[in-house]
Amino acid sequence: MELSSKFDFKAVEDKWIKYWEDNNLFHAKVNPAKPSYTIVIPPPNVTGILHMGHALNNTLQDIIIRYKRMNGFEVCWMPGTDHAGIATQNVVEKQLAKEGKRRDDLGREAFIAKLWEWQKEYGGTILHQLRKLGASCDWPRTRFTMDDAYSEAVKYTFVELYKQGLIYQGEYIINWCPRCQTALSDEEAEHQDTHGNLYHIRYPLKDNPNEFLIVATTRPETMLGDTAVAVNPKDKRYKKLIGKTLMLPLVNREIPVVSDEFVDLEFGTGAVKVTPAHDPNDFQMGKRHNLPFINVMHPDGRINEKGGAFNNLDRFDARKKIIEALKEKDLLVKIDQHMHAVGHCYRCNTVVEPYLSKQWFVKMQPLAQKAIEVVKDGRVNIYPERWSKFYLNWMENIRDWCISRQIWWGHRIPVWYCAKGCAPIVAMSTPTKCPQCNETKLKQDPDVLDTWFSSWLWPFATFNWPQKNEDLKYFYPGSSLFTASEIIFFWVARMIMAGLHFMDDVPFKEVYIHGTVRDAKGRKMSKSLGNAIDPLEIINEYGADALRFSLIINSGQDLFISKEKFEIGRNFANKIWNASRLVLMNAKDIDPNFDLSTVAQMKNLDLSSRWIVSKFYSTLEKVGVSIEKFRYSEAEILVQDFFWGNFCDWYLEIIKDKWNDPTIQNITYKILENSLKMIHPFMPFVTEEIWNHIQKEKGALCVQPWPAIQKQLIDNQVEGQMQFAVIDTVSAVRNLRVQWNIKPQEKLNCHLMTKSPDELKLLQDSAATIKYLARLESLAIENQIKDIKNSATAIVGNARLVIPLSGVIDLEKEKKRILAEIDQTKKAGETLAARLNNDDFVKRAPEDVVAKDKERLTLLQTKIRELELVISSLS
RNA sequence: GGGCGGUUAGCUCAGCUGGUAGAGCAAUUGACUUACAUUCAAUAGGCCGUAGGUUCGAUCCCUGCACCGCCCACCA
Repeated sequence: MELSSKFDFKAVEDKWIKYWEDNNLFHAKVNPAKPSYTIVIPPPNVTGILHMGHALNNTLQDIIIRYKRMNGFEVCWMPGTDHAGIATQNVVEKQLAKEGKRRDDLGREAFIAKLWEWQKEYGGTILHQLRKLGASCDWPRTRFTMDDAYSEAVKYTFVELYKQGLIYQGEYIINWCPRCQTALSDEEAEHQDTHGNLYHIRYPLKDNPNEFLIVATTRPETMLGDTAVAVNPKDKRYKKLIGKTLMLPLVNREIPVVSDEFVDLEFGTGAVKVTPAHDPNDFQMGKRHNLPFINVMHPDGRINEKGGAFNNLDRFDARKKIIEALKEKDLLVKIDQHMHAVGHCYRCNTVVEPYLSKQWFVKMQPLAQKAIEVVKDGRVNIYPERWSKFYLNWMENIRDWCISRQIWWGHRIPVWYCAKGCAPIVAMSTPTKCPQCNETKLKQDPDVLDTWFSSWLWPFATFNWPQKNEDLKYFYPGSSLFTASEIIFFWVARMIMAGLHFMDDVPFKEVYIHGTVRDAKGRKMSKSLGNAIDPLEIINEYGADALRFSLIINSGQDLFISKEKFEIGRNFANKIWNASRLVLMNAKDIDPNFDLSTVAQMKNLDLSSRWIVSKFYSTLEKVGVSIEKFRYSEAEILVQDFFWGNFCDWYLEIIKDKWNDPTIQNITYKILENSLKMIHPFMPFVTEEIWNHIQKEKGALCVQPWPAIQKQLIDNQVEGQMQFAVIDTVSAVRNLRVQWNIKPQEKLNCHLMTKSPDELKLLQDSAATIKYLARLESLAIENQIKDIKNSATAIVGNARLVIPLSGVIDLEKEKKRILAEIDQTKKAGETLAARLNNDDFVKRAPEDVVAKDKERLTLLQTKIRELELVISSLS
């Protein structure tokens, strides 16, 4: 069957996506006869739209998934999506806003119904986009973090941890987003360097209103809630003031001066206003000194009634007004420019307010202990290795995790409060009465859980944990995990902790951290910058294979991507297609039982065929190693180098005149077949399509066995000979042709001088390999010598090609070139000789190094002699 | 402020056990060649950031410095 003249990726991609899925080729079942290989996808947000980061992340996973599938593993790649609390709620709130409504207008239930509606309609988008990429996920298993079973698992986790004393409720300063009106975890508050001011304010002494203590602050509006001023006990300037009382300006409240080690003598004035309800450090100090906690803000960031004259002002308006008021009273000393890191909401970029509120927390230290051990002892390996240091550093300084969120979309906290104020009831199902007082009026906690509180169960909750079942037993623990460095703490670390705590085993053995996709200028790709390249657009324009191949070949560390970079993949796919066309056109006598290993016994097989077989297997071996070591770009370079650089550019050209030989046909066909297997994990569509033309009866390529490595067929000597003989020969001849400006139509009459018949054979073989020259001048090598005096010599290894000169040669130019080459060669020889004359070197360097050097020196010397011969024949 | 990574051809990067450097793209030159112009061939281009050290020998190991980037962090 012949292939069409162009590879039309648009025509084949959807066909294979459908075929693979319809035939359930990616679905894994418990199979004790086979080892399992499991990866859980980092679940994208349901609101997500495929971006380059997803494309990279999922291609990496798909490569190893397809590779392992072909290598006889029962492969499960668990797909799914994450309900992404705040993000999803934002999307729907925006929709409502267009209708002029707010969520409160709908009420909780109606709003959540709207969210589900949205989820059902658009939630599958990103999974369909992943299919376009060729992702071979176990689609029937697709999970969503708010599926019923999954939600049960989340609830169970909460209840269990509560029972174990690892979940508690407490009043703490948390990161509060006044726009989203919810708590954020420490990781969700992103610190950005911001230009701010450091305001120096006078706080008068109660006893003597003309005496002041000057404090410095960046957030003057919080002074409304000040309950002390702190100085360092070692600070001589303020020693006498400790214990005195100040009058808080504008508010006229009495506040004490306390001493605290925390205060930095160098910073600002050395005196700190203490606002325990609005700053994490002040909160700690407040606790230490038993200060009152005065919350002066509404949840939306407006000043509340405690702020007196500033009641109802937005926090930033209040700041301005307060400064004005202070100026009026001459209490503002100065305003310094000040750069500092300010927390911003990772979702909406609003400045986060440290805010005192009652939240639920998970005690992390007890969970972290084991998770530190497993990375230290290698039960979990993180690649590249440096990330494990990063991980350990964070884990060793871990802080408790605030898991409650004041939003509606998510897993409702399974806690009920008795109207009579008994202890909270934590339960799997809605209680009917309070177990303490039998009160029936119970109210569920209005908050939901942090999204990550469900994601950290992903590696086992997706297999229906906490139910005990065969799937869970077979597929857990997983094999590897692929993700970006940004979510090591959000997700990876917490999965390891959850896995160890609930499953008593690590969730995966290897973690591969890949780089971030950036634009050509090194900026992160983002919608707001407008620099994002849409993977779907690339798929549409260049094909999914091109997208995959190009992304991965650029993926060492961070990737700098521009549109042209995808040409490399497109061109390679095209090359594979056309080479396959050529083979299919010519290889007609195919023996289905032909075995490549028989070439070892073939006595008369040409060098080039032995070479390509050897080259294939040595490449195959290296590709396997590279994939296993997560060196994907290296694997792709190997594959491309073999297929394009060796198979197409050399082998297919060499055998052009030998297609009538059935052995050659079979070898070529077999190499193509095996190459398709080898390339398939990287470029599934083009390879599957070609496979369908050549080996349809064996079934889909994606479930074919990976070719076995035939070590006995890897022959370094053959590879060396080929390189030496062929490549050198050809380039030498071509070189001369170009240098001498000989038209292709003119025949080159060459004479070959060799030392042995074997060598002659070798060179004749290789001479026939010269691509276009070969066809134009295939006779040249065998021709008789005519007149050596009017010939020039091409150096071919240690033989010489003597080529007659024609009238068009620029002798002077050629002479110059050769003289320069002699010069260069001599120089190289001298340095080498000097080294070999160095006694120290000879004594201390390893023997083989010395031997190699000697060999190289001899080669250089021969080369010089040969070049001089050319020169003499030129003159 | 702390930690980490980078600095190799004009550009993007390889170079995994130390032996005078590789690829792709771009450039220049040549080729319509019956699988492919998304092609083929050739050329040119590098004191491997800087200063020291270890070594017979350093792009590679050690130290300092410079520049770029990332992450973490409660100095108000």
